Amino acid sequence: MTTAPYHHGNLRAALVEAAVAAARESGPDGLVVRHLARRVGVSHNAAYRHFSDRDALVAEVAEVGMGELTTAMRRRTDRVPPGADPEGEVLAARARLSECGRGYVDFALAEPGLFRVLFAAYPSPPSLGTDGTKDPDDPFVVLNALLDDLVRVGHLAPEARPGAEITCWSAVHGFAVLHSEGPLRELDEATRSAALDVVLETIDRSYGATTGAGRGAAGPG
Amino acid sequence: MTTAPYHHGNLRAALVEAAVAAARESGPDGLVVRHLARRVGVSHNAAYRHFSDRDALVAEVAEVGMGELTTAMRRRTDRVPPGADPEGEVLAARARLSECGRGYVDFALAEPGLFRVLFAAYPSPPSLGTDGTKDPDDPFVVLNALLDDLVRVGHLAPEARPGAEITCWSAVHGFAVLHSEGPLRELDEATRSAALDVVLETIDRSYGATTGAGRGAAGPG
DNA sequence: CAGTGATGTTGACACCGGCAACATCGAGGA
DNA sequence: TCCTCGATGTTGCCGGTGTCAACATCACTG
Repeated sequence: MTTAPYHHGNLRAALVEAAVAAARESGPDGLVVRHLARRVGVSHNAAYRHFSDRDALVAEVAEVGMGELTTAMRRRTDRVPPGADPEGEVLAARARLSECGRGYVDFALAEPGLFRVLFAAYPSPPSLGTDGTKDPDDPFVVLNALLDDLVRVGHLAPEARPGAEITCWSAVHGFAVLHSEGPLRELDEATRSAALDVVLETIDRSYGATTGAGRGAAGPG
Repeated sequence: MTTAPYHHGNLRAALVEAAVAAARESGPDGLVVRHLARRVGVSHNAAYRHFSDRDALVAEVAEVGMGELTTAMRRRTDRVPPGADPEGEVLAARARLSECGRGYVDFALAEPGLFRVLFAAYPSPPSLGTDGTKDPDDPFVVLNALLDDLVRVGHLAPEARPGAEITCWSAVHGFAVLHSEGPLRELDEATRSAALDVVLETIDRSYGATTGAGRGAAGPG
């Protein structure tokens, strides 16, 4: 029985791991520095040798969560096979956008704690346009690429492209927030799934109709 | 100069008022029982004669916020004049839905603190269908009424009605969250306003196309 | 082998939510 | 009129938390 060495040897990583686990279990409120320290077998305050602040630790967890969210989205979109003919490409691009949204919501429901931490420390997306260095771990980048594709295959009118990323993100994010820990948290699985279908179909249908039709009532009054 | 009396006389109301003010300034984190007590000129712990818990006080603030949110929405929708002919009624109903969303977002941006407190303690909406006792202070009730109207005037197909309330709420709530204190918080006013237009137009356009058209890619894969 | 910087520990402080015991005061019955 | 009693407010305290400061340990480097 070797007595525990004075130095941990890998404290920073161990703390992050414990923090991620705690975030999964209890969200931001579960990220208690002293608890994590004890969980890792180290005295309180040791964490401050590796993180200036509790916030710094939270940010680290958020980054891990961001990666997982992006992965969840990509896993979904990558499963859509490419279309054979032009019409198939359109269907594929539309399906990819929907799957992307489903991945987002699935993650939020499967990992509500991480999801909350994530958005407590989400940085301003660097590129709201299409340029700038694209962080491949940023969900926003993934979404933008899918929407560009939707224009390329001719489903979404180029005039309707600006702002589409915010529309999609808003719809899916709102759905996720309302259902994961918000006022709709008690809906049963079937109802929730059907509601998400409606959200995604609503967007898809709208983008299929971007030929200068619906205008008039939506402008500022 | 009369010395302050031992009993406050109206402590509960004063505390709620101070709490609402604090929530406006700093959100949920600003709701510190001891600060509120001092602010009202009373010692800490006096609050516990009127609220069992800090959470009880937060819930009270949330209720005030809920009322203000509903008011903000109604103020907007009420400004849309009724349509003269059937076609005008359609335009009016569509405009009312958009104005409702704008009111929601405006409130979230004007009162980010209250907005956050509100959704930290938002109860599960009692009636997800159309029946049940309708709390006139519940924004969800307002939204449902507008959507029913949209069906009545023939803009939204009855088959597309189920789930529409969740779609609209999701889109607008997500937009509000992302912009009020989320990753899009730094967007300038003009960009933000244009983006909201896009969101509302996207929904309006989709509802105008609910004639059995767009289907195929959005179903579960 | 001394020493030095990185890492971990101990102890303290301020702050917060909440409990318990005590103080004050107004209203209503003797 | 007086006196009790319940509602309201106060003081003091406890446990938990983030964070700072001073000290301890250890691995490496000259």
